[in-house]
Amino acid sequence: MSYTTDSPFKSISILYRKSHIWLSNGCAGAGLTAAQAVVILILCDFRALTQDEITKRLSLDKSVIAKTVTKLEEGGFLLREPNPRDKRTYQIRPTEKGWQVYPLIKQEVEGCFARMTQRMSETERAEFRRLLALAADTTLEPEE
Amino acid sequence: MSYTTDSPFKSISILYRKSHIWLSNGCAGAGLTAAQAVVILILCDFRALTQDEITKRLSLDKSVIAKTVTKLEEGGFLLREPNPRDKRTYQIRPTEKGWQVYPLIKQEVEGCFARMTQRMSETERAEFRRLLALAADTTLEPEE
DNA sequence: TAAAAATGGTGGCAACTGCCACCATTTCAA
DNA sequence: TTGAAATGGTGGCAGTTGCCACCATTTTTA
Repeated sequence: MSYTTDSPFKSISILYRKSHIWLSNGCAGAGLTAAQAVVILILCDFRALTQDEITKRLSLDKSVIAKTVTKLEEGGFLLREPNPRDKRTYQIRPTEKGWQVYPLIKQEVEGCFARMTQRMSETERAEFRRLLALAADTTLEPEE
Repeated sequence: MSYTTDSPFKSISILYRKSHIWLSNGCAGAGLTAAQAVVILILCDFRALTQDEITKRLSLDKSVIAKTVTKLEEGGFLLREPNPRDKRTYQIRPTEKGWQVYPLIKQEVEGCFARMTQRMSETERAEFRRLLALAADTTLEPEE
């Protein structure tokens, strides 16, 4: 008997948890957890960001980013440079070691989507991507 | 500046986290966390299940379900009846208190989907639901 | 300009989850 | 039928996340 998913809430939970398991396994060899990998990814995409900018781009709580950034600095994947213009903030940049794992992470993240959509047509896959983005953006709207 | 979602991986993370925050807030008044609410939901849907059946229906690790069921039993939301046919298992049923929160949980879970799809047309919403289910089912396929 | 508010960041706590080792029981196979 | 494998469940540990209280700094405002 197959336990087919019946509710969107459950589907989203399953997709989230499975893709994080895949990313964890894919990045374990590089010494990175899934959450750390995502931060490296966004950091390499933008070259340099403050913690607050990372927080907004990933829409995670700022304390979560603080902890992840600390771990990544300890692991030598990024550097915090104090910002002379605003002493409250750091400029955060990937190190050489960070750049080295960037291609792997990009590939793993794209692989997750490919894997969960392998039974979709090209058209369905594009539509799924569009609707996911629309839903996520709607979620981020300020409350009224 | 709006930080629009660009990758499906990120979209799924955001949708998962936001919907769990919504469900947590919606169920806090009933003395339930989001994970507990989902177990009550599936239990009331099927009237009686073993832990293993809950595990399969939610595709969560069995130890996660064990912990949640323990908490729910302590909270008086469900009962474990030892199963005479197989002494390894319990039959788990909602109590009266469990049944009382069922309608609220159902409403909250449906509200999550309505909320994230509020900018979609009816057609898009149906298609999104279908594609989510397809992706989640694909994810659950045995590896080959 | 001084007080108040906003911003960026940190640390603690709790909830959720996955993985693993383990136990008891049941099922399967030699 | 007995030993091995599978099944259902538990407990510990670690990773991810959100919320809150708090601090330092910057910006706003009265």
